[in-house]
Amino acid sequence: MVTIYDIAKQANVSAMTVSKVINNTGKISEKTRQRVKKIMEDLNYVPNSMARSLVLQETKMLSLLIPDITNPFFTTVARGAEDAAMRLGYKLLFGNSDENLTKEKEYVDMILSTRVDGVLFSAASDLSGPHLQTLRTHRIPFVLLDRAVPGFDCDAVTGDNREGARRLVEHLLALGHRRIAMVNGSLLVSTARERLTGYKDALKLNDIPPDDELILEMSYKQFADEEALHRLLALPSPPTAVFAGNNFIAVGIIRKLLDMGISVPDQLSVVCFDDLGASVIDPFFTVVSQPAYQFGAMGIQLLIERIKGTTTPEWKKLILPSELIVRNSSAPPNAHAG
Amino acid sequence: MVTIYDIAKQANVSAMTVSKVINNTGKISEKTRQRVKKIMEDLNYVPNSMARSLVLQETKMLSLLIPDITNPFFTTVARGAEDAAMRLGYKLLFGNSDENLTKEKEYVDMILSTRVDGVLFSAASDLSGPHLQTLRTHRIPFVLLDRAVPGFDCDAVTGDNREGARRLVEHLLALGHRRIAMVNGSLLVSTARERLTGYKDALKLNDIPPDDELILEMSYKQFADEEALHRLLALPSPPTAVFAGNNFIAVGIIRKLLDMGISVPDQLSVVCFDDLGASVIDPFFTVVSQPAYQFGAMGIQLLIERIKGTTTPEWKKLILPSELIVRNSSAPPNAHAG
DNA sequence: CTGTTAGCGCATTCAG
DNA sequence: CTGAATGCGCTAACAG
Repeated sequence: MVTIYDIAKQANVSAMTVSKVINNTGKISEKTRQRVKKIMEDLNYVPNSMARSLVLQETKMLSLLIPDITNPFFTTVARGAEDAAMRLGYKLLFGNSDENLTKEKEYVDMILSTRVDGVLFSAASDLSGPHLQTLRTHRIPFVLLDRAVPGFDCDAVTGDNREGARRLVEHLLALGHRRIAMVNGSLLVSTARERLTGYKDALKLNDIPPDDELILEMSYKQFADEEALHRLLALPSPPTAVFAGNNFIAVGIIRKLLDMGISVPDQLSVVCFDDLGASVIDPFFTVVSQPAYQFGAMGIQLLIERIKGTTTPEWKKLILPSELIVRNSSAPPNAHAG
Repeated sequence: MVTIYDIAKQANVSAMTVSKVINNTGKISEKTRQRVKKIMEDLNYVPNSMARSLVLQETKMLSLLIPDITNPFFTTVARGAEDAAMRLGYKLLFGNSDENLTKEKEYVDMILSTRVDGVLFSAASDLSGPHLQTLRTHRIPFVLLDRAVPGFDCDAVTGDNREGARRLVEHLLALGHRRIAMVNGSLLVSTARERLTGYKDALKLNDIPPDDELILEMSYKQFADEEALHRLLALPSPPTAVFAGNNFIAVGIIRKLLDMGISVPDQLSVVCFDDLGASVIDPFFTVVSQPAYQFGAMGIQLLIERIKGTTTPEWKKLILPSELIVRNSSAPPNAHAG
């Protein structure tokens, strides 16, 4: 392995001079600078960032922890984070917690020992609190992404879940729906709670009493519980529309409905939070779309500002607006059947 | 920052003893071991992996370089790689080259300075050769993933592109198609060339002369060239089926066809390589599906074997079989129209 | 069983 | 403008 000493020897200078050439610090005569640079190229020298980190006490690495790398929302977040990090001179260490607290803990341990400069953290759930506490104990700056964690005041980039959900449900109400079900992610996740609140807001604004039988708590990762769907549709007064807590839940529901021979939106409207990504043939779902790329990019920016201390001490709370996109999965109740 | 010296002082032992407790090396009395462990916990000690890497000359980090993180094929590869790496005690540094040589070079430089122990490399194109040469010069083990690079003999995990393409086209031929177009990725990518060869194999086996007018070279990233599609369909003897080089090309084509009011498979069959991932509502495409998760998992395994030297010196070439899945995007020509 | 010495590759003092 | 000394946190090799 080529070190600054190898170069120093060849160039008849001290290692220190080489270091200064590399970092453009101090004053070096143009002549020796060129000579050193030439030798660095000839020897294929590459600085050892480990050694550098050790003395500088910074790694120029950030960690991005997301709950589901297969979800296009988080994939796009990752793209945004990656681009921003690279642009600002940082490397990105990805972690995928799989919505799983144990896996998340393993990543937190890894983050600690890797001495990353900061973490962009999308929590598996409210129970991630101790993991955040660990980061804080070790003085590792972090920015929460997408999901808040109760009891933790810190920098955060989130969406306007409550507002978005309200708008989505009001869209259904405007179409004439009155029996609107919500199939949600785990209520241990802040976004799920906020979306539920938005759902109730919309109902209340229209003087419709919420009906607990219409509210299902499942998981953001998938929707597999066919039986629950059956029960929902077999109610004495069944829903005419379903608000899915996220994109994957919506896909799961639609698949089941197809199996059951129920057509959307003719017999049932289905809307959801978050778009489905680039591999969708025919954008079909009426959704509230969030600026996923911006989530990642702004998160990294905030994080780096915090690391460098180029921001005020108060925690920054960035709320990125979502957008209602009406497509073909929603229609007036009994549009065709009635 | 808590170091082994802090612990050593508190425990009235030398730093060396602490190090031995951490690594379970050497002989330490149970009593002092317990005492040291207790203090490590009390002080929230976490080993500094940078310092460790510096002396051990290994980072326990691997790099995964993929060309498109938004493509579900590579997302699934990433999942497989991540799981395998974590299981075997390695961290994974992701990089997304975006099918872009410049970005790829930046990542290679980063990889070099980070001193990762190895790289799982899915090349942007044949022109990635110099980047591989750089890795080799610096003695960083790598395994090629999905895409071969001409002139480079090395470990590799790839698919059976030629066979898969042949089977896919033979499926169309069996349905009665004779005019089959191929819309491919860049021929600078090995998989695109192999798939083209497989396409020609199938035609030849059925005594159909290939027609250059039916073969389009585009990009794996998307299919946006509406005009090319128009020209294709406006040929004196237009195709009755299209073989798309990958999933994204297929999606792009279908979207355009929808816009043009052409229905699939009634008026035109469309098949492709690689599945579309978890966010697809109604699995529609007839595809050749590759075991993406296995690509990542096997790639990491091979890489680690190479790093540890627990494999024979010859380069390992792993070819993972693909599977033809017939769904609803392919049908006999003029199934409904005729 | 435990401690001492030395060095991984680099950058920050502070002298010349 | 350039260099010598020192230490970042850790471990391999050896000495007690």
